Amino acid sequence: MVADPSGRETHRGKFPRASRLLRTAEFDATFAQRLSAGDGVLVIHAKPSGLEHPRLGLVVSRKVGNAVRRNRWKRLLRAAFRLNQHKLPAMDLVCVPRQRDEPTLLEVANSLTRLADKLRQKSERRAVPPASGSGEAVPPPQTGC
RNA sequence: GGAGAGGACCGGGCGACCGCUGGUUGGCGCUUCAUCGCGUCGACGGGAGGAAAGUCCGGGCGGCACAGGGCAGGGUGGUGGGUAACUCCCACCGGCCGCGAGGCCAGGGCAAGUGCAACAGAAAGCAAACCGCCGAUGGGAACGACGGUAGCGGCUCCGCCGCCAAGGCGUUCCACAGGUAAGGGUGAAACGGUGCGGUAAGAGCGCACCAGCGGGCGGGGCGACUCGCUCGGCUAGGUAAACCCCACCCGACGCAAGGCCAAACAGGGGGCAUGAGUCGGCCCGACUCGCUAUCGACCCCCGGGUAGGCUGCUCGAGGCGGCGGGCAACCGCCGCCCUAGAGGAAUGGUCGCCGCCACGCUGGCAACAGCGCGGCACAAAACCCGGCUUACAGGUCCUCUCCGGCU
RNA sequence: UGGGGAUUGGUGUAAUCGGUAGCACGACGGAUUCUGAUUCCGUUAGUCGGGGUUCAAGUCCCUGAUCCCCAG
Repeated sequence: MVADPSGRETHRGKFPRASRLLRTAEFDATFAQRLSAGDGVLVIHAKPSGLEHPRLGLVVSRKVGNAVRRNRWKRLLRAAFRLNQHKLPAMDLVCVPRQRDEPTLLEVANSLTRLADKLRQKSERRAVPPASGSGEAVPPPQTGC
C-alpha cells in the first residue's frame, strides 16, 4: 500500500470539496503565479494556497483520450491526492497528465509526491532570498539604472 | 454433421477496507424570535449504457415572433397503415440479386421546357447517311434486231447497187441523279427480335409468334398493382441522388432556452428648491405654479444589472405483468412499481476468491488434469423522449434454408 | 451546446457544367563534368474509409473517420 494503513491521526484520507480547485478564477490565479515541475507522468503547476492544506486542480485535455480514459486519469489523480495529502505541501496543485497510457495508482502517487516536494523547495527558495517578505508580485526595489 | 439466413437477449459475479455524490434522518456549531439556511461528524438505503457515443432526423418543453395568404429557402416521395412526429417502424406492390431461407433499391414527369453524354464512331437525338447494297425510275455509253427500213446518191431507171439515219425495244456497262437502312464497324447506349413473304435492293412494307407501348372491356384488391380478352399504331433512347415541373410538410432559435435572488467597484434616479406641472418620443427651450435655504461631501433609499447562488431537473409519449383487438408495427383496459440527477463536473480506488479466453511447463495414447503468467471489449448521463447510424471481447436462446450421412 | 470549413503522390497545391487526375519541390536512375553543384531526360507514387445514383464520380447523394476554426 502506498498510504500507511493506520494514517488516521489528522485526516484519514477524506477528500472534501474544500480540497479542490473549482473556479476559473482559482485556476487563473495559480497559472499567474505558477511554479512548475514535471516528469514523464505528470506536469504540476502550483502556487502557495494560503491555507492549512493543499488543494488539487485537474486539467485533462481531450488529447489524453476519450471520456472514459479522461475520467480514469482524474480518478487516479484524486485517489493519489487523497491518500497522500498529509505529505503534500499547502499549495494549490494543478495536475496535467503528460502521457496517453493509463498509469497505475502507484506511479501517479510517486510522481505526485516527488513533484510536490520539488515544488515546495522551489517555493521556499523564491520566498527566502529577497527577504522583502511581502511575497506578492512586488518588484524588487533595487534601482536598476 | 457442415455451410448459411433472420430475430431476441446478456455483456462479468461475490466479498473486504478506504472515498465521492443526491435523498431520508440524528448529534454539534453558526445564524434566526422561530422555521429555513450554512458548516461539520455519523447512520440508512440509492448512484451510467446498449449503444449513455456520433449529433443524422423527429417531437416534447421554453421564452420570442406571428390576421390570412404568398414568395424565397429547406426537406420528403410506390401503396395502405402505426405514431406526438419523422428521412423511423409494420404489411403489401414493383425491380434487381441469391439454388433457397432471404437481402438490396425506390415517387411521377426527359411522349412541358432547358441542359448533358469524354474517347471512339458515318451519325449521340432527329433524323441524317461513311463503307456497303441497289440503280427499278431518270441520265450517259457500247452492242444487237426492227433494218440495210425511211432518206440520199449512182446506174442498164420494172428494178438493182452503194452510203446510211432518227426512234423506241432488248442486253451489257457506268454509279451521275436517286432509292435503301438489311449487313460492317464504334460505343455504356445507335429508332424492337426471329422466321416467311415481298423487292431493283431493302425496310413493320405485309403476315405469324415473342418482347414492349397506348386505349377499351371484364375479374380480383381500400390502394399501389395484377390477371384475362380485345383493338390500335408498329415505337416515340438514357440521365431529374442535372436545372426544373407536380404533391405534401417545415416560424426561427435553443436548458449557456427561460425564471428568481443578488455582493464588490463604477455609474443612473431620489432623499436635497438645479423643485413640481403643461407643451414634447427625448434633450434643449418656452410657459404656469411653488420656494428663498451658503456650497459640497458623508450617509440613506430605489431600480437596472455583473460575479455568484437558487431554479428549470426529472413521474415520463415511464417500466413490468395480465387480458383483449390487429397478419404486424401498434393500440385499449386492469393491476403493480418509482428506477442517477452531476456541475473544473459524482457513480470510484486497492485487494482477495470465482468465471471465461490465450500462451508456456508437467503428467497422460487421448479426452483431460495440475501449476505459472497474461488478458476480459466498445464506450460514460449533462433538459427529456422516439428513431437512425456507428463501435463492440465473449456468450445464450428461438425460427428457418441448402448440402451430406444414418435409420 | 450550436454552427462553419478542410482532407488529392513523401510535402505544398490545381482540376470549368460529372468525361484521360495535372504542377512544383523531394526521392530514385541516367546524360553532361576530372569531381561536385547547376542544367537536361526518364521513373516512382495519390483523390480520407464504406455504400449508392450514373455508361462514367475527386466532383452528385447517404453514412462514418480525422483535423481546424467560430459563437455563447
